[in-house]
Parts: sequence; structure tokens; C-alpha cells
Amino acid sequence: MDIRDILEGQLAFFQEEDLRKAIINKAQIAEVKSGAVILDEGKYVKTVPLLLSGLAKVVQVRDGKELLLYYIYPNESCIMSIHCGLNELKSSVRAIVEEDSVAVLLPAFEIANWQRAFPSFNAFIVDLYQKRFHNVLDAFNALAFQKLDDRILSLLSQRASALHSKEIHATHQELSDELGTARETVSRILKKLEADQKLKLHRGWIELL
Amino acid sequence: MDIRDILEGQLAFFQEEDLRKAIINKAQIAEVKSGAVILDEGKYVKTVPLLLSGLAKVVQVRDGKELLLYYIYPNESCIMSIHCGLNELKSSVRAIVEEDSVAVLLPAFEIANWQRAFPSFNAFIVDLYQKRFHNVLDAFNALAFQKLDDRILSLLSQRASALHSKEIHATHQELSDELGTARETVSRILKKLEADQKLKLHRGWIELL
DNA sequence: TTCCTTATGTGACGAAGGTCACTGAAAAGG
DNA sequence: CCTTTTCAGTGACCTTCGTCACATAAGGAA
Repeated sequence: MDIRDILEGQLAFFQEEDLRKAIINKAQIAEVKSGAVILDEGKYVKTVPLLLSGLAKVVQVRDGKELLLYYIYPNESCIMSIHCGLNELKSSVRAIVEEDSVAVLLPAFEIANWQRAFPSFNAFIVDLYQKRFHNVLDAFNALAFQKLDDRILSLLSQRASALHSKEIHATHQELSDELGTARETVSRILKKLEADQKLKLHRGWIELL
Repeated sequence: MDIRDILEGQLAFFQEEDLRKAIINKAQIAEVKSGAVILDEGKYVKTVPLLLSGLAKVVQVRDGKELLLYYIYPNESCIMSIHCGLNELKSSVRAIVEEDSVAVLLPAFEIANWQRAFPSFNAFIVDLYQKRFHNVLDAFNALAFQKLDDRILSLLSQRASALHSKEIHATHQELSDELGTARETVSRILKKLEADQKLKLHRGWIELL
């Protein structure tokens, strides 16, 4: 089966055929390995990734400290890329691939045109803004009102549901990074949560109960 | 001069005449006093306010604690109202008028129609999402990476520039509410900032230096 | 096995802020 | 003026976390 046909199918939520054609003609397909940085702070945006499969996360970075904002799921794009592309801004966040992914790379300069020309593309962007706005508000709330043990539990169940599995493969260090806190603190709290029968600890992975 | 003419002028950034007409026909004008709550958490949204003059703030509330998200300036609307209106969601935030304001109240059920029919209305909404997204990210960053003294200074200069004045009329209690912190702490830090010649304290107001 | 790397556990200590309990000073309203 | 509110200042103490300094333990690799 031709790659174009696969794309045509994957992009069915773009109703206009002309739009799908335009995307297939102008965009590239990229396989991206886990750990790759799709978008980095301080950089200008040339292409906007649209995730076909896999998983990516968007984090806020500041003097070494990283803080999770939200995840990008298949059939979603990175609103910060679009945002920066549209306004020729530098990114203030970093996007990192969590699981090996396949993405369509849309040229940034076409975004505004497509948005003007195709209602379903505009709807796609507005919808994305809405979702991310919500995500960032949630992240804000977590930071503002929840204590670390709740935030850790939330993060774990978020990851569990993202990967459809009760086993989260991550080190305490990785978790503490996403939460913007210290590894030791995460270890201590995880120990407490284990004592409370909420989870089971293993080297390198955690089992939610 | 007729109120309709004033409106026509104020709404000039909506390019389509049909849109301006529609707004003038379907919308109400309201004068809102300082302190009024335009949008409250847990409520459904019937009308979307578009601020003509004045100033409002949007805060996140949780068990009594309030936290400033961003301000709404003239010619802007409340993205959370739109968001909730479009998706028939309950609000999770509260919007409070800071300075006596005049607003056009747009019926929520028309928003989606107008957005579909009028490019400039769509652009208005997308633009608003962008701005607010940015604002919330900033709030998130402040919370995540800045210490209280910086956050207090930021808040004060934000308010100063919003009101075009170096005198901020607010009690320590009000400031601590917006920052989600304790009044005593704000008092202590303000004292320190005064000692550092960054500002001058008075009863009920603060002078930025 | 043995060695090495990486992940985790733990104690001691400190800093930032929140909480409580007052004190005193300014305005506002009789 | 005098009384009542409202605002602001202060000390003592507590909690949550971050930091530093190690001790261990689990897997790999040789």
C-alpha cells in the first residue's frame, strides 16, 4: 500500500480533499525516535509536526529544571509550534518524543494559508488551542493547589492511561524532572505511597495497584 | 450620538459590516461595577462579555484560595466564557471586574455561528486563545520558577501598567489573594522591598519607585 | 564471578512560606 | 472626639521540600 493512501486515510478528519492533497504534497513524513527533541526553546519553528503515531511530551524548561505541561497524542499537533510559527516567535518550551513516533511535518509558512482556506484546518487549530489551554490550566492548578504526593499519583495515572498499562517505566529521576522537584523527594514519597498500597516499586518501573 | 454609532466605531476591528450589525442587534450593553463577578466557577455560560472599557481579572479558585491567571483589557473578551459557551462546559474559573467597565454581552449560542460565518470573528477568537495561552503559560512559569518577592514585584508592575500609574491601590490581603499566599508573608516581603528602595508603602496603596 | 554503572534509600539540615496569636496604627462613622 | 473597623507589623513555630552526603542494591558486561 502506498504511503500516500495511508496518509489519506489517517488525515480523514481533514474534510477537504484539496487540503489532504496539499498536505501530502508539501509535507514530509518523519520517523522520530524516543528521546528526540522536536521543538526546543529559543529556536524558531520551520515545520509543525502532526503526530500520526507514538507519544510526545511538552515541557517548560528553566535553568535545568523541567516541568511537564502536557502530552501530545496521535492525530494531534504541537500547538506551541503552530503558535510560534504563526507569530514568528521563538519557542519557550521543549517538546520531546516519549515513544517512537511517526509524524507529518507541515511547513510552518503554509499553516496560516491553510487555516484561512480550509475550515476543517481552522477547526483543528482552534480545537487544539482549546485542549492545550485546558491542559495548561490543569498543570497550573496542580502546581498551585496540590501537594507532591497527589501530583505524583496524577502523573503516574496520566502516564498509565497514555500507554494503556499499569506499569510505568520510568526512573525516579525522570519523574522528578517532569514534576520539577528533587529525586530524593520523589523516592521518599513513592516509598510512602507503596506503604499505602497505592503502588509497587521496582527498579526502573512502577506498578500501579 | 447614538449608542449604535459608538458601538459601530468600537467594533471596527470586526471587518464585516454584517457581523457588526448582528452584534448590535443581538447583544446587550451592560455597565458593570468594580467587584462584580462576570463569570463564576461551576456555572454555565449564557452570555460572553466583550469589554469596551474598564478592566477585569480572571482567577482560579480552590477552597477559598484565589490565584490570578490574567487580566482582560478593553476590546478583549473572556476566552473562558467562549470556551465554556462553545463546549457547554461549566466554568472552572472566576472573572471579576477590577475597574468599572462597559461590556457588550454576546449571546453564547451565536458565537459558534459567527465564528463560522465571519473570518474576522474567527480571527478574534484564535487571537484571544493565543494571548491567553501565553498568559497562562506565564502564570505557570511564575508559579514554577519564581520566588515570592519576584512574583510580588511582577504583579505590582503588571497592575501599574494596566492602570498607567505608579500607585497601586490594593491592600496586602488583596495582593496575597491574587498570589495565592498569606497576607503576613506579603507584608513581610513588601517591607523588605521597601528597604531595598523598590517601593514605598502606604496604608491601602503602594508606590512603585 | 567480579566489577561497574545506574537506580534507589536515608539521615541531617536549611530555606521558603504558611499559621497563629497578638500589637499597634489609620481611617471612618458616628 | 471617641469608638470601631480595617490594615499592617512582628515573633514563634510548623510543614513541605530542596540539598548534600553517603550507603546499598540490582543489573550488565567482561
